[in-house]
Amino acid sequence: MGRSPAKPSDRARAGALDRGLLPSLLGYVIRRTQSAVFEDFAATFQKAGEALSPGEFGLLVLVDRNAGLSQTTLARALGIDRSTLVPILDRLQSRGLLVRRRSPTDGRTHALALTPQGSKALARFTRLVATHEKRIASGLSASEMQVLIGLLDKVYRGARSL
Amino acid sequence: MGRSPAKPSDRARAGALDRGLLPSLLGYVIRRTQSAVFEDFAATFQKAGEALSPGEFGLLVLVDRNAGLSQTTLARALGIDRSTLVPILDRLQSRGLLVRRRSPTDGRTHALALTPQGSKALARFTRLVATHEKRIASGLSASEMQVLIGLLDKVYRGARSL
DNA sequence: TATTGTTATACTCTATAACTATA
DNA sequence: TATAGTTATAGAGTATAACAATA
Repeated sequence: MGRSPAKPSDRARAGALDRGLLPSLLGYVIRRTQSAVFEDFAATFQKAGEALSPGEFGLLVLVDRNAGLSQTTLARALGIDRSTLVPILDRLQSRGLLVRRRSPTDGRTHALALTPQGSKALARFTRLVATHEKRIASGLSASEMQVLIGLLDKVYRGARSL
Repeated sequence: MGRSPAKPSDRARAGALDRGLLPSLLGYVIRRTQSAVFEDFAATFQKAGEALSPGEFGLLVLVDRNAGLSQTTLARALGIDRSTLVPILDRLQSRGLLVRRRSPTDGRTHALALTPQGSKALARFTRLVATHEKRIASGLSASEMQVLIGLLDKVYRGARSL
């Protein structure tokens, strides 16, 4: 006799479960890839002795490129509620990376800005992100990378317009 | 005079913030797309009067295709800790979608299986997922869709092997 | 001893509702 | 009255550590 097909219990033991239709679903494949990319992001920063999430990096870039923006504006750009943003800013502020300044023209709003220390940290973070990006894209040619980003953007715009 | 370039404060008001390098980063584009896809998934189910997360759908497919598997095996396949799985199963079990049976051969493990009601629900869920998938892929040709999934899979495998 | 499922605990991300200061 | 930021609160998702039952 040749090798017999694995029984379900054997497959379960080996971790090679039947995933059915999942690998053909775009939503599933995106989610799984996103998760792996996230893990490499975290590993890259941890190895460098830095602690930052992808969301925090995006936030810092936004504040850097749009200095003086308000919390509500930033929350909208990030796609989160303004109350959700509060503890996130608290943390980054307590790390000395950004400041909330009272706006002189509108006493209700905070003008957000990076501190000098925050700017320097962001430069370091940006180099780490470049390393991370190079690694996750290492299996792709430059043109494949462009195609991938273009197709993802199409899906993004499509899903947004519903 | 022609139209003057928008000042930072105007851009902030209009929500058209400068995102700097972010749109060229694969990690950022994946995350943003994943978020939009997630929202359409939720909206699709809500409109149909069903409540299910993408993760719960994946779990149900795994249990359906690998009936009798244990919680630890399932947790590994989902990439989460076995303790994380407990409240998720509690919820699905309290909804009558699956059962934990004591294994006759190993008193420590639970043999997981869908209930008849769970099987019927999964068939409904699968149709909703098909609708959702068709919609998020509506801007893509069939071949673009295949290319996209293939490239994402390359990134997934690449990021995993680090 | 080792493994399985569970509990206790904690942290992050997310939201809604209500409060305050300001406009 | 409307808006900005904050707080209180709640739920989901994640983890680690420790425990009882079983192997």
